[in-house]
Amino acid sequence: MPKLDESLLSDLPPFCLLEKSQIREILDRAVSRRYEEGSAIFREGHDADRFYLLLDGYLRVVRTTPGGDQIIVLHISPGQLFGIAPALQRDTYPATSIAAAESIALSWPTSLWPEFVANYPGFATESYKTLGQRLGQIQDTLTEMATQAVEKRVACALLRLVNQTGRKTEEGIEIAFPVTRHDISEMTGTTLHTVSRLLSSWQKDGIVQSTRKHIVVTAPHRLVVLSGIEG
DNA sequence: TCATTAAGTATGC
DNA sequence: GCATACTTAATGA
Repeated sequence: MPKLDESLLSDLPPFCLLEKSQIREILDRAVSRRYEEGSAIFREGHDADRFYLLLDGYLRVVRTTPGGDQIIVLHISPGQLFGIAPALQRDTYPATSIAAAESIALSWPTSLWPEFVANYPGFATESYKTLGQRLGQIQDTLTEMATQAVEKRVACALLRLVNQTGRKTEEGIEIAFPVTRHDISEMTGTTLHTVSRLLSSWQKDGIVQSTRKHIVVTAPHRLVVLSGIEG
């Protein structure tokens, strides 16, 4: 395996306060691995033997209901830690992580977590900050699911994807990884048919443009109106 | 308002 | 040509 470059970590929040030598230390103990689109990095309920940092690509974090269908809890973007069960005092992963596009991640044995927290300034606070942000986002979508109509939920979900992973193009902002209507239905607690109908009608209205697994939001401001958020 | 059923077209390996 | 993605209409809770 080629030696990893220090610049991979030096600008990321959990590591930005560290000395070069410390980053070297961290990288030398990391395992780097590539994941194909659709493959699982780890699965819900399995022993949390490693924690991870996403270098490139996108992940979806899913939980399976007793009935057997999946819920997409959130997405992970490059630069984010994930699988940090040790921070939650857990010895199993609370959810499954799937590569939404071809992805590359670093990982370390969970046994190193206490050492990272103790030795590397800023690592602990940044980790808990991202955990807090994720919890907040999950709570937002939860209350949204309970109170808002389907159209607003789908609009919000699209906006969230655009804000977290959007890339600007001539036509608008495109979601940076493959998303199906089925995926969106799993994010919003509806059916793929309803999502398909909504996207079709939004396309007719010039708000989005979509082809198979690919969505561009051409009029984000109108989607914001549809999402019904105040302000 | 929305899920379900069903029956179709389009797309890509 | 097959599986997967997507569309659309009809029906009914």
